[in-house]
Amino acid sequence: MHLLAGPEGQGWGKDPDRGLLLAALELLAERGYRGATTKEIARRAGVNEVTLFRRFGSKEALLRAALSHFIPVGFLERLPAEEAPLEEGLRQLLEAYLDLLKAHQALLPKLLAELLRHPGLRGAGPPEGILGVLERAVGFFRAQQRRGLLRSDEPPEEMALAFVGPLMARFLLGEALGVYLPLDQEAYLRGYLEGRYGAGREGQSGLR
Amino acid sequence: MHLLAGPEGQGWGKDPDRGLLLAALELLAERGYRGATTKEIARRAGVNEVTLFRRFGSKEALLRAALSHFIPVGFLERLPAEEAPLEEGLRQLLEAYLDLLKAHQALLPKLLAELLRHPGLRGAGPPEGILGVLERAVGFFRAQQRRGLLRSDEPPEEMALAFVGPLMARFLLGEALGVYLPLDQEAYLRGYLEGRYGAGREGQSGLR
DNA sequence: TTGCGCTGTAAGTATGCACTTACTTGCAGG
DNA sequence: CCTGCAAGTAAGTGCATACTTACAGCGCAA
Repeated sequence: MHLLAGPEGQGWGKDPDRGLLLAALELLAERGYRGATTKEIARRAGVNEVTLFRRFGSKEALLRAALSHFIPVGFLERLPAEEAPLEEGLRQLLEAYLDLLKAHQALLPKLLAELLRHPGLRGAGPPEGILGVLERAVGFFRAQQRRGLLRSDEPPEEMALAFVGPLMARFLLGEALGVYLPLDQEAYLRGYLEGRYGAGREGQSGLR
Repeated sequence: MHLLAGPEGQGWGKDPDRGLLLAALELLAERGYRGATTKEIARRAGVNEVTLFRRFGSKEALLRAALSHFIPVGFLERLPAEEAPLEEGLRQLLEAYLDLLKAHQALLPKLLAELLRHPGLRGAGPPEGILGVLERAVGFFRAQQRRGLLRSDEPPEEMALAFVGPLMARFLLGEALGVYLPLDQEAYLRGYLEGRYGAGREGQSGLR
């Protein structure tokens, strides 16, 4: 998986720009806002430091631009199609998410941290980044609802949050506190669909 | 709600220490690791900068100590008792969590960001901080399982994550991306307990 | 060839910061 | 009063870093 949409799509083409954006993203992820020095970004992009300032004006502007174009390329394609059968779709979603975490284990927590720290970083840019991915996921749940496979008395965003939320919480627990919980994927799917009421209900499961 | 356990409990009593820890925590939250300068921390604590170094050795050590003692005082008491009836307990948990977010709206995302950014900050210290709170919450779910009110084929940590996870995801969505989703508390509880299978099941709900 | 736009090179500026050193002051206990 | 420890004061060191300035080279179009 790469990190930037493109390579020539979005109109911010040109070579040195792209190299700088990519290098900025990598370094931001590796070392944080402070640690991503302009000198090092330029070096990694194979470009002179002065060029960085000439093209983006400031470090802040460069990083903002980089974040607004960030998207794990290839992730979108792994999301389930809206017409996918419910359980198969959920499994795909779960696996895509876990693979994403594995592939960008180092980057994601740092990127998240920077987003939390510098609210200014999130503006500016097409919503085709992370928000686009979220939209796609929500679309899947909406379609499943329309087909009557999921309860219809909750907004699809809620359905999506209920599925992804515990995974994100796990992620945070690990990255922020160093506490790692094992994950049983089948049990996770079962728990999501069947709820938490009552004693163990083996055999009643719609899953295998 | 305050920020540090104490005031004289844990053995790290003394006045200047406590003032420094508190100031460090506040500034860390307000301005991040980099922005929390030793000079400013000392000033806010009403103490000379040199004293900071004499007592903690380095900025890093001070911040680590501060984080390890951090706990939103008063939050613990709001968590449901293990014997609380299931739905009432869940409601308490939900409200305590929402109140916590409201009370520390500015601090929490910054603290989280710093934890993600500086993994070194999390070590060292008694688990009476945030982890203690988590333990308490998990204890509630475990007790409910033992009483047969929750399914028993999932570890209680899983039950807790399934409840808190979507809330945390909401929180992140808001803080990191600026996307805020409304929350219907009753629907949330229902969704948690009953799962997502099937069309709308009004009337079947165990909740009013 | 001339001129223009873009990039590179070299050097430098200004600033902020963690951390240190050397000395003084205040206070508590014997 | 004397001693000793903890805190304050003042000044400074060394370093990293964002950003600037001045100048030179290169390719391309008219």
